[in-house]
Amino acid sequence: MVNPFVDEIVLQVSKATEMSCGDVRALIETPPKPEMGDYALPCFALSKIFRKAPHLIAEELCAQIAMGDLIDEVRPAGPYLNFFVPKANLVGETLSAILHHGADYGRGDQGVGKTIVIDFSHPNIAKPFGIHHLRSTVIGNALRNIYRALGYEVVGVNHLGDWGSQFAKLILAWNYWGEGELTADITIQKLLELYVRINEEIEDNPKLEQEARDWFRRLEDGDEEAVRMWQVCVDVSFKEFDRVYDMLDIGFESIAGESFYQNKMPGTLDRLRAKGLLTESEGATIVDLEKWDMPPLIALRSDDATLYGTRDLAALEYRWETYRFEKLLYVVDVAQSLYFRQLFQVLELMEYDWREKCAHVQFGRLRFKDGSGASTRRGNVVFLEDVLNRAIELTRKIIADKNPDLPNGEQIARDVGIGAIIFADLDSKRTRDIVFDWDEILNFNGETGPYLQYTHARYCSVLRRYDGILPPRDVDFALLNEPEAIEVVKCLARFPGQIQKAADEYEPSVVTTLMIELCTVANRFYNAHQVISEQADLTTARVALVYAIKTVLASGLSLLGMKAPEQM
RNA sequence: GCCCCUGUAGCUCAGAGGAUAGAGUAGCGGAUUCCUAAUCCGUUGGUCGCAGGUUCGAGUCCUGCCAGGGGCACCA
Repeated sequence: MVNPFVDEIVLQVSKATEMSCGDVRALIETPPKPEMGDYALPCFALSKIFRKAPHLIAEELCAQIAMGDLIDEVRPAGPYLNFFVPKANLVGETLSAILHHGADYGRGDQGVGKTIVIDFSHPNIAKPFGIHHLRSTVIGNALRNIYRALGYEVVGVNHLGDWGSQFAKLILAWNYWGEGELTADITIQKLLELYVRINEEIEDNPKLEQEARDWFRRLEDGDEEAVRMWQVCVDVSFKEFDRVYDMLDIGFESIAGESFYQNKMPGTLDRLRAKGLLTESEGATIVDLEKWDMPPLIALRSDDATLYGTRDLAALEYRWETYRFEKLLYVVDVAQSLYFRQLFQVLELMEYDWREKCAHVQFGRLRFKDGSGASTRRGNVVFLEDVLNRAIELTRKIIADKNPDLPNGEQIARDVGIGAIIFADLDSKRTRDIVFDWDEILNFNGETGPYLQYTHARYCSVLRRYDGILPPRDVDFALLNEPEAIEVVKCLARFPGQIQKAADEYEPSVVTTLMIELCTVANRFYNAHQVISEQADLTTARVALVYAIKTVLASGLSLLGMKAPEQM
């Protein structure tokens, strides 16, 4: 989306300085305070070209700028040249665009005809859906929504951890301690207990490690008993995962776990061999990466069983053949960054020119307040479902307290409680580690998910009182001339650009941050001015602003994967 | 030992190489005859981890160091 005001400034400055429009545009910035101006041109860089002090350039340039519909004042301020745009035009341009496009405001079409594959969530079968799986799930989902808003076809892939030696360990554990046949009525908690116990046992008795490996070998060879027990684990896990995905309202275009690639690995191994990349080392079959200062990628264990790297390579090839993606994003925590460098290096060695389209979108790890990390192996895990339920429970109490007659209160408690959890995760930049703290995640005041939803609901309430939630007509935008209203409009105008930035940086928090800013200025406006009043024209104009705020908030919330209840 | 991520207010975090480093939270003090107080306003609170360097200008870029987290061959 273009900004006509900046275009005009760029054009005029470019003419006066004989610099290219692109160069000028790169210099334009926003002053730190609104009273300084709407846009600014710092003249430091120009002082080199003209061999003159910046403040002199600002003054001289000032005299050459022509006023018009898009610029109504220019003021030199030391080394800066500050531009003021006619507020009525700024307000009119922005609000009519939002009123006209509605939910499509901020969307783009740059991605039309292009596909982006996002690999996210990927919980492990036979383990509970822990709080540590939340990050990949909500970041991946938000990125999917953001890319979709830009016109891309997005394929969300759930690459479930449904193959590997953890099943062998479970089978082993069941054979030691289980009673009778393993059947689908076993709970995920029970499976977790078995998994923790067998891991402890293996630490004390390394001989069991070999037994577990033998079981995995049997599983890969299609051993009937092993496959049957594996299937039970898968079924039990799916029940668990579906419940959590339902709560989060997140689905996938493709659920293809590691087991899906079982029959595709031989082809991958053939191609690796054909390229001369496979070598033997310590009994295992590896791709040597010493030249790049990395440990080798192990393609086959010394007992010829496969590893996750083999499955990921098969998945990469399959995804390229299937989707011809513009980008393939792996939303996986930072601990695996070396692994992804290895994986992508192997793609390069295989001379796949689409290697550059693959990226590891890494995020920081979740830690607990006492300093411990989440470790499923040791049973140190907080269940995501418990976190969601506690947030919902708290929301129920708040609703009972503040708004006991709220229709559909139970659904809203879920929307708000779960939204709070999603927001807490998307709030800070993804590369930071997150410290999990019950007090903090259940605090709904200040910069939180409920704050966004509350603001949205509050404005819906205003609109309902006016004339239903509809865009008003025949608006005189010039009446919106208070500084609080202008600040809101400026914030609304930034929405399209921030969606783009979020996509470019794989960073949903760009959207989160803008939403918070929008609520801050919107609530400030709300507090300072009565929307519905005796003055009909002014009311219509303010309702238009409220409608625009509500529209952009709803869009932003939906990008983040949060619900936007109209009452709460 | 090597590599990656992170160090900004008591705590949680924003900060397009630019103007006096900002929010929330916690503390203190205020605002509801009015559309939702899950809100708003005021106030207290800073050697931007440390030291160099590049630049007219560094929280932002580069180098080194320190601290926290993570990773470094048959787990995923």
